[in-house]
Amino acid sequence: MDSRHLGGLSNLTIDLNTNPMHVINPSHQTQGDDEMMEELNRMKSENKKLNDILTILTRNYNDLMKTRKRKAVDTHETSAALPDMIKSNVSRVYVRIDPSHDTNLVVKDGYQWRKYGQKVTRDNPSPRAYYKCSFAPACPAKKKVQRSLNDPSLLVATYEGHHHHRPSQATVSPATGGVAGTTTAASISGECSGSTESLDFSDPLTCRQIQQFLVEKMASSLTRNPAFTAALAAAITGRLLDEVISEQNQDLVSNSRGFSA
DNA sequence: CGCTTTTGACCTGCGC
DNA sequence: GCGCAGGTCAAAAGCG
Repeated sequence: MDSRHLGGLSNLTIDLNTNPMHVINPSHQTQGDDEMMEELNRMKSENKKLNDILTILTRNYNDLMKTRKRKAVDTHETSAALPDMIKSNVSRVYVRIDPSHDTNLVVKDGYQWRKYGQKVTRDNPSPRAYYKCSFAPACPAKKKVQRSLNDPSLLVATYEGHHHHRPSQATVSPATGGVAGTTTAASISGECSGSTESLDFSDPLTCRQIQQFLVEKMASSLTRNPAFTAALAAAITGRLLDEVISEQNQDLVSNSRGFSA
């Protein structure tokens, strides 16, 4: 369970890992069908509210980013990359490596890559390697690999574009005999999660996990931004006011019916 | 021989 | 328009 408090709104917690649609309280499992349906409907309603809030979050975040002077530069590994990740087919994965053994910037993800450039960037002394997919001639997929500035044992792989072919080889898990000295996709994980999973962007489940990761990163970076906290407060306040006004209107309607009856 | 890697040069986009 | 920084190109070298 990963719950986050957003900025100064200490009483607002969005549970980023739990989808109300998918979780049934075990204590309710023996209830009758009617109660189960009622519970399900309540969860659907909560899920819709969360989606509305996230929609407002994304819109406000994009508005804020538009006001920044310079284009997203990787001065911070999470906040600057997010707008690109939202608006295009860009995703980022973090790969834990052993810095004493892994000196090359190689991330084995099941695809065949050809290195076409390497560059030392201003904000990170470790070189950034540029790869193109060499398995299919016209495949637009690219990736950039660079060591994390904060944690040298972490490789940051940025994927751009989609493969229009299947992986060239099966993903090998370390537990099932991964090659020593290479980094397999099985060790790829979200920055803070301890889970391990293979990387297959065509898999809807993986896409959902990536979306969840993006939401976590967005929330994490946004909570450090006072301007966005204010915007979020305004959005939520507006949302709550809408609900209050809606309820009041319904009360008024029912009351007026009571008077007219 | 064909493929990959290396690396300096060049191109491009953005802020000033 | 200029300078800066990131991204890409392409020739040379390495490797199996």
